[in-house]
Amino acid sequence: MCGRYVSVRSDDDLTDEFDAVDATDGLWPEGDFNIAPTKPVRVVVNRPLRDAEGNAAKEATRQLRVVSWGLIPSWSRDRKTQGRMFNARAESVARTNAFRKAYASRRCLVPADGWYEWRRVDAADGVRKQPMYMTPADGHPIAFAGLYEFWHDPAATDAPTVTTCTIVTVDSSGDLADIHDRMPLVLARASWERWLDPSVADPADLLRTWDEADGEHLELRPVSPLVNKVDNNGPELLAEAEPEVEEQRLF
DNA sequence: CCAGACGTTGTT
DNA sequence: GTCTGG
DNA sequence: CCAGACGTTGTT
DNA sequence: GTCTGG
Repeated sequence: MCGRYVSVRSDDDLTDEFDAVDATDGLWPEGDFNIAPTKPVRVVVNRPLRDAEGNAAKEATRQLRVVSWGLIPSWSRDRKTQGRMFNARAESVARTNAFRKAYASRRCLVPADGWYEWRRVDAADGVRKQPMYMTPADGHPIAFAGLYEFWHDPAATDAPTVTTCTIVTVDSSGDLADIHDRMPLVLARASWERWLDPSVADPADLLRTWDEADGEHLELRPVSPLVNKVDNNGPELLAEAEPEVEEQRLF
């Protein structure tokens, strides 16, 4: 799955990489080595720009924007469910009430430098979790398939509209499957445009498991359990660490 | 018809 | 055990 | 995702 | 908003 990731590239790097205009509005001043659900994240959306009077342009434009991680459906009465909507299963995203509309018309890319998974390890004193970091070997940013949604708090009539997002997950494949059974849907560069195309209602062909052959090679490494605490943040979280727990031998 | 859920993960 | 907060 | 709380009354 | 269950 994907419940914690890294995004440390500058806004300029991402607008170059994704051919997008910068609409972050100064809301993303720092990189984040420990992004958790409900925190601000940067996404690339493809929708018409609006002028100062709120008039929408005719053509859609790719925009780098800051939204909140954890999708709140437009009909939610409160935002408490946000913490549980940070992933959407590829297998059901086209049908479920919570995601169907966003999937049909509000898909986005979620740029990342890598992500964390916790590998469960049987140890002498019970089940332990070893944090692992996954990152593309070539150093380019990757793009998770995401969905975004607008929400307005019905209990606060003068509150501004909140934009939230979720990351689509698939069954793990390759080496990733040894770490965890689910992983984010990492879109190959060649798929970015179609995923973002608002005129496409159901890009079902892109909802596939990760195939290393058509994307970047991923490096996997154990990292320190410092990452467990959301308050910890910095490049030291990415450093390779001795596994805390040796895998128990089967015999 | 109205009421209540609407999600994912992990674990068993 | 289960929910909330980050 | 993991960490940390999880309750009430009264008083300040 | 829209679907399912009763």
